[in-house]
This record gives sequence, C-alpha cells and structure tokens, in this order.
Amino acid sequence: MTVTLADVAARAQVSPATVSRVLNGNYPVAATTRERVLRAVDELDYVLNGPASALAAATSDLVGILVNDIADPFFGIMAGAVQSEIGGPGGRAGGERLAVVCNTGGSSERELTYLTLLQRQRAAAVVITGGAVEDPLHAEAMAGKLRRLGEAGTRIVLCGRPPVQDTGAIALAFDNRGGGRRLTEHLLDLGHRRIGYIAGPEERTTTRHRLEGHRDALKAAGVDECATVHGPYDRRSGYEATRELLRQDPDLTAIVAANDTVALGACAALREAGLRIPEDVSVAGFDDLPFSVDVVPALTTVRLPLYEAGARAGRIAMGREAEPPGKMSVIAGELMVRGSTARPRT
Amino acid sequence: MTVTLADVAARAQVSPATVSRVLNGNYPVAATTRERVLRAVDELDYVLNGPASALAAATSDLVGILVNDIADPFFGIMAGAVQSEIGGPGGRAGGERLAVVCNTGGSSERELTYLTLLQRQRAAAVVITGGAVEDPLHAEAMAGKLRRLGEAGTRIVLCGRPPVQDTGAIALAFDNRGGGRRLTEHLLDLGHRRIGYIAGPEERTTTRHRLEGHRDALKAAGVDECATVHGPYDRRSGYEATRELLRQDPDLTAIVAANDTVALGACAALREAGLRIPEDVSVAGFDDLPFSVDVVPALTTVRLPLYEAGARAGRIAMGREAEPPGKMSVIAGELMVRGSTARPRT
DNA sequence: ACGTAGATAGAAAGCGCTTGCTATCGAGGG
DNA sequence: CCCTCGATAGCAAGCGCTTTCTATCTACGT
Repeated sequence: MTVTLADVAARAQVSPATVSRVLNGNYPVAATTRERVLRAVDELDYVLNGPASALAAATSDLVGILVNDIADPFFGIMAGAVQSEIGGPGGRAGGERLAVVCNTGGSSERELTYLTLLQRQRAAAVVITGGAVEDPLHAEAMAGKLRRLGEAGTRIVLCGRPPVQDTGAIALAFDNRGGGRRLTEHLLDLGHRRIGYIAGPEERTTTRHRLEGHRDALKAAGVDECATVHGPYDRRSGYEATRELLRQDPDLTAIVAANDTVALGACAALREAGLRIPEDVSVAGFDDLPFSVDVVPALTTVRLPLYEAGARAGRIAMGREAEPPGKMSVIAGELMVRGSTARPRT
Repeated sequence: MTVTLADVAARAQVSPATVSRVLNGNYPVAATTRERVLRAVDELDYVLNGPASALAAATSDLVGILVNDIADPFFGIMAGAVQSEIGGPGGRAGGERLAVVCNTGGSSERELTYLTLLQRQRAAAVVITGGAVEDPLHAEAMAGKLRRLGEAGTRIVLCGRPPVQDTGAIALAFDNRGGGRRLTEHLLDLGHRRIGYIAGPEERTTTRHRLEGHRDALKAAGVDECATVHGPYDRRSGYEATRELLRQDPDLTAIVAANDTVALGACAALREAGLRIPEDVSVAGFDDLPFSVDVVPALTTVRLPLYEAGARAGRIAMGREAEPPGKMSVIAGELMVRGSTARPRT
C-alpha cells in the first residue's frame, strides 16, 4: 500500500492530527515536533492523498480553465497566464493549485459537460475564456450551471466573454466592437471603399461584436457594406472565404478577417490569385498573435492584451485582486497599423 | 448544503449503494429502479462528489499533461490531441476524464513539483511532453518520481522525449537527430557550405539531438562546422542569435534554426540586415507548426506529427492502444522543402 | 505556592462515496 | 412441495484526511 498520514504519524511518534497540522501549517506545532514530522514525511516519501484531503476539508486546489482550442495561441496565451497566477503563495500548503484546462472545441454542450465535471471536482475556481454561443437555450443552461457552481463556492471569471446575468460571475470582456470599428475606420481612412469581411462562426458573441464594429464604421462613413462570409476561426476558413469573396466581388481592395489566423489564410489565397499585399489588396486581422508581426508583410491588426487579461482573470479567481466595479470590465484593443494595409490603387 | 448521494437515495426510495451502482453502471440494477434513481438525480440536480468518489474507489479521472509552454502551439497541439483521446467512452461513469495541463516553463523543478501534485491527486495517467533537461541530478530525481508514480498505478507516457530507464514509462520519442541531419543534408545538397546554427537551450535532449544531427551531416560531407549559438525556443532568441551569427560569420549562406518559431526571428533579423531570403541566405526551421507554411517565403522545415503523437500518447495512457514493443517508439520527422531554402549565390 | 491562561498534542467524529458480504424474492429442478 | 440458484437490493465497514473538542503541561502573576 501507499504511505498514509497514519504511517507518518507512527514514525514521527505523534498523532495523525499533528501530522496534518504540520502539513497544512494552519495550527501551532512545536518546532521540534514539526521537525520530526517533516523528517518522517521525507523518509517515507509521503505524498498527501488529495481526494481524501479535499473530501475532509471540503475544498480542492483545482482550478478549471475552459478554452475553445488549446492549440490556438489565442487561448494558449490566456491559459498560460491564468496558470501563472493561480499557483504560487497564498492559501494552504504552499498554495499549489492545479490548472485543469478543458478543450471545448467551441461546442456549447461540451462547455456544459466540462462545467459539470469541474463542479464534481469541487473546483476552487473556473475561468471561462472565449466568446459565448448565442443560443437562448444554451445561455439559460449556462446561467443555471454558473449559478449553481457559484453557490457551491466556486469563483467564476469570464475572460474575453460578455457577462452572464444573475450568476455573480465576474466578466472581463474584450472590446471587440470598438476594435472592429477602428480597424475598418483605418481602412476607410486609407481610401478603401470595397472591403470584404471574413467573419467568424455565426451565433457567437465575438463574431457578432467584431462584425458590428465593422458595420458601424461603414455606416458612419456612408459606405455600403460589401461581401461578408462566415467561417470558423482557422486558416483554412480564411483561405476559402477569400476565394469566395474574390468571386463575389473581384474589385475589392481590402479584406478584414475575423482574426489573425484567418487573415493568414486570406493572404495565402490572395497570393495564389496573383494579388499583391498590400499593393492590390490590403489585409487586416484581429488579436495580434505573436506570429502576426513576422508574416510578410506584417499584419495590421487589433492587439488584444491576452496575457494581461488572463493573468488578471487568474488573480481575480484567486481573490488576489479586487473584482472590477459592477463585476465587469471592458478591455480595449489597440490598433496596430503595419505593412499589410496601404492606400488602394488609384 | 449541497445534495448528496443519500439525498438522491431517499428521494428514489432506495439505498445509497443502489444510487452509486446506477451512477457507475457496474452492477446489475433493475430497469425500473434505475429509472427512478435517474429521475431523482435529475430532479435534485445532483452532481457526484469527485473527491469522495476518488477516495472510496481509490481511483481518479484526472489525467496530467506536462508541457513546457502552453502558449506555444508545439505543445498546444500535443496537449489538445491527448485531451481528445482521454475523454470519451471506456471506464466508469461515461468515462469522463479531465485533463490537467501543467506549464513547467521548461524548469526541471517545476516539472517535479507538478508530478508530485499529480501524484497527490492520484492521477490516472500522466503524459509528459517536451525534451528532458540533461542534468544527472534531475534525471535521477525524475526517474525516482516516475517509478513511484508508476507503482501507485499511474500510467506514464513520455511524448517527444527519450525513455527514462527503470520506470516502466512508455516513450514516444521524436527522431530529432535524424530530422536535424536530413535538414542539413538538404542544405548541403543545395551547395551551402557556411551554415549557421541556432540551437535551443543547452542541456536539453531536444537541443542536443537536433544539433548532433546537424553535425553528423556536416561531418559526413566533410564540411567544417560554422558558428553555433544557443538560446531559448522563442522568436526573440532567433532574432538575436541571427545578429550574432552574422557578426561571427558575415559570409554564411544559410541558417538552421532550432525550431520554426526561432526561424521566424531569424528571418526578421535577416531582412532587417537587408538580406533576402532565400536569395542571400537560406533559412530552415523544425517542427512545421501551422504558420510555417504561411510565412513568406514558406519555411523549409522538418514536420513532426505532433497531433498524431499526442493522440497516440493519449490512447496509450488510457490503455486503448497497445504499448510499443520495448515500451519505446521513435517517431520520424519528414523534411518539408519549401521556399525559404535555395542554392547559395555563386 | 496556587490558580490560570497559553501553547501543544491527541481522541474521535465525520466528509460522501464504494463495495464485499448478506438478505430477500421468485423461479425452476428433483 | 422443498431446495437451490440467479437476480437485486441493502448493510455497514471503511477510504485517508481534517477539525472540533478535550487533555496536558508549562509558565507566570500575585
């Protein structure tokens, strides 16, 4: 059998209670006793039984992080940031917390399933990243689940997603709408009038907000909306959408993509069509992922402070940073003008 | 209080034992009884207490995944693949498993710490990705930890890392040496003789193997080794290393980078120095991350089947795929020749 | 010198679930 | 018609830890 608390206690000639207290450091123990216990722990290679501890103490050191796609740096960066903040000092036993990263693949059911699994583990906190699916049924199920989680003592922070009413969840939302608007304004300022738009998957808040910002800008400038195509947030989608866009409107002079990854696909399709960037067609992305500055030409995009947002979400989840007033904070993006956008040919 | 098994039992007018058996589905229960229990579970919104269950059953549904950097797609892709395989059917209660992704940041101590934490949680399995640190002390500590984990019933799979003796851990190693050799051979075939090398961080297996492959190729061709610079696996390192390389040998005609991300930095530095790729200097990477085909010119690199390897590691960890003979399998890389390499100027 | 507060340590009662063993019931077999 | 066996369900003993309450012992204050 594996070594238990009792074994350590026997070896150190103290009661199990004392060993527990030494390990948790939340109760006065004489230095010599502590010494003896620690030595026994070491000699026996004792490792605390997490489930037993969690059961008895009714707490756990697991923190859940929900992401759409762990292979996408957009989420990876946020997840890494959250993780870097939840460990470290504070709390019990060295305050070691484990991050449970859950890949929802953007599916709302899996989102719910994972939340149930985290609830089952009695997670200390949950950080949910990425936009929400805008299905009323799902929204309701989600709200209910979050409410129950909150009641069970799990802290919930939404990172890059709009607030969910009546759940007590804290929301750190990105200003996708403002970013989308500024990006299109930039293109309009350069003189573009025929701007194709590659939107993300439908029925998602992020997609809608970015698209709304785009339309706001067009409307304010009195410019008619040009072709818009929806697709997933991946490179392939950008490639295919661009071919479609070019078919619908061969005269467009600029393309705005749902995010940087999609923009990459768009660039590939454009080049394949023999069009130069930005001389023939300007391209803009969103997010400013690390590679965006390296592609040639460097991508004009809207920078989202992903790491900072994730870190903040992590701190709030751990109660190490005050919640924003109104349990909600909007994080602005910053327009990064680079080589992929220029004046249209005259 | 939250709802417990006993509450469900009371409502369904059965014993707690029966509820447990319905939930775990590992014991015959009459259809009508099961029906009644399930209804009660539903009506009470009951969620199993994971820690209690894990304690009583001495098993857990947590699977650990160790990665160096979750924000790096190299690891993100593998982690996502592992995760996609560990869920799904098989095992208890719908077989829902939770992936605990641990960011070691490449630090060997944190690696050990996380393993202890996973041991504490009595993880069902652990998948360790990324190269190992080659410090004898650490290697020994690691071997001991893995052995103890294995003895406690945790299945261990190393993914992209060489085997550790006497631990029973299964290893899926990448053929970094062979890949490195082929890459340099390709450059030599093109006619390059002055090839700068940007290696990864020192004292790591991945770094060493790739570098050895490079040197093997040079030696076989009777070509003298050119400048080599070490640095972390990130873009910035590639940028700085390239400036250094150019300083050491202004006449080099090709640069081999430790991985694609580093290669990106190298490209940036070369362009900044007014050098064209591949006309003036050829550049090659390693890994073939998704963006590598999109940069301009597209990167010549060695493709590693990251997703497939991760998926396989996940399946082996879940016991759904036979272990490779000798508990070890070498996964080859594939040379992808693209636009970033060409004959040197004559 | 005696009472008492303060500092430690131990005893024991669970935390909520799983599971080996036992009990019950009905259906066949002899 | 009695006995045995198969199918279900319940009992109760833990799993290994935390924590409340109690017991000791030492050190002072007066």
